[in-house]
Amino acid sequence: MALKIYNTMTRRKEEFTPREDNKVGIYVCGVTPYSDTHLGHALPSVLWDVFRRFLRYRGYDVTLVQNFTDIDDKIIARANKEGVPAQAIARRYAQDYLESMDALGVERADHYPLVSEHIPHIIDMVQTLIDKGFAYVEGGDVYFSVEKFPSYGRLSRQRLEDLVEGESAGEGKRHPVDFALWKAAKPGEPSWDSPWGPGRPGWHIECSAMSLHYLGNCFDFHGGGVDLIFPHHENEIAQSEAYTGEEPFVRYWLHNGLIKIKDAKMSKSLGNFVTVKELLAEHPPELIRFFLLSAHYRSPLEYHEDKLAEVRRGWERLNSAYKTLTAAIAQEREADGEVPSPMKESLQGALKDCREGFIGAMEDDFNTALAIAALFDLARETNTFLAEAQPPYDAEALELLREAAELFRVFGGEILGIVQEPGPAGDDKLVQELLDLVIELRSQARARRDFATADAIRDRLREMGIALEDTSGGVRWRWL
RNA sequence: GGCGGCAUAGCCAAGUGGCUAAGGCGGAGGUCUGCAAAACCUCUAUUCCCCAGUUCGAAUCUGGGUGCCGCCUCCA
Repeated sequence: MALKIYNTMTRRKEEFTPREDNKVGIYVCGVTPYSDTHLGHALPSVLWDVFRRFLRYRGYDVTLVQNFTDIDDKIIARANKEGVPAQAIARRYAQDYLESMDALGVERADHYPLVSEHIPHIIDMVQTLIDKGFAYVEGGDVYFSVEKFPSYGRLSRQRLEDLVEGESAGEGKRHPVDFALWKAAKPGEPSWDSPWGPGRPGWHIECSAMSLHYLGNCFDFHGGGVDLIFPHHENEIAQSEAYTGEEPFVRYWLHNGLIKIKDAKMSKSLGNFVTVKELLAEHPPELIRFFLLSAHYRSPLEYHEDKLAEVRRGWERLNSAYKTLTAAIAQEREADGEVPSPMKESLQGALKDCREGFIGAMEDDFNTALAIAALFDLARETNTFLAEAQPPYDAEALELLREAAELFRVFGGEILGIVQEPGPAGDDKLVQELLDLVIELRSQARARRDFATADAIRDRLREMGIALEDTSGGVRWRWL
């Protein structure tokens, strides 16, 4: 099997081959830190967290870079409003972003470059573009000349002539679509010295400078929301390829769909966003990830207030299947029973289906929705097995159950991050033995029809975060 | 106006030429059970926005229409 990726550049699924050996370089457009981190920011971060974990699982050596655009009009505006330095705003919200992502279980990227720390690289790049004739100086501004780059518009499939209409014919721009690489400083703005006078980088140049710096020419993946295709990524391509003289700047372009609220894009400017921290106050991170991964990454994802409550049941079923399974394994110590072969064969088949289904789904353009379905299928099988097979199990059955638990742990936990690890002391011998004792005493109470005592024990355990279930196969406990 | 995308059950959502149109939620019935909880089983789209066409065969390809979304200004 091979990994297939839908490339925005070609609008087709393509087989993935890394630029170099088994190394994979990924650049994901990060946030402009000027206000609270919302769910729309979380989406690409969670997606790439999952993609990266899956690639690593498949043996790739992954380098992930995600920038902070810490120099920007909105940051400056906010800083002026609050009367603090722009850098303080950027730092505060970058911190908020990282905290939010940590809480969502997003593994840290390898690099989080800041524009403000790469000014020399940017100046270098702009100068080279001028020297090569792709850019020109106008006053203290520097513009990229789109007419000098014949394939401009390839990513977004737009012709230069069609773009002209929407563009503000500009102050000193030779062509309306030309975009700023460097902006002359205005009073009260942070600025840096440059060969063209004091100023700051234009919007798109930072991603080119930093991605090339950390990942080199022609790196593997570039990600971001579909709203970045034009002009941001289009401009990145133009300036990067003009600068390096090599193409492609990026080998596979991936764009995720946007989160919508009532059919409109969730965004700061529309004010219709939920912050990640608000969500985390009410929902476990695994559930939030489950929601974000429940549709294919390229589809738009509708959010509303009850959304997480709606998906919660399914998510709980998946998790409780895993908890029930690990508890059953932990409670099974002798392995001297006998389980009918058909049951074991059926479970074995389910393991194979899950493994192939999950990997196949992920390799088909990171189809997380389908991958999750493979876990649901496994959950049904393990639940059935545990409901029907009478303990004690035999060694072979126990081994199959362990394999199933491993699939939940690796696929659901390590890769997707939607399955929680069972309670704090799942393997603790003392907990195990104490529970055995409590369950035994409760069973005696039930046997003499002292249900008040039996129910009291069950209630107290529940308060402690342990659920007891009286099944036909005996009493089982699991962490809540 | 230009460009790109989407439309599958009550809801969410896979599927992009051919086995019974995945999976989840919700709903109905059932099994288990002292109760509870959990779980399992059965049912819940003769049909994929509409109309033409290509094909032995289409949700899937082509053309047209309708509706919605995104981008063209900052945006994940």
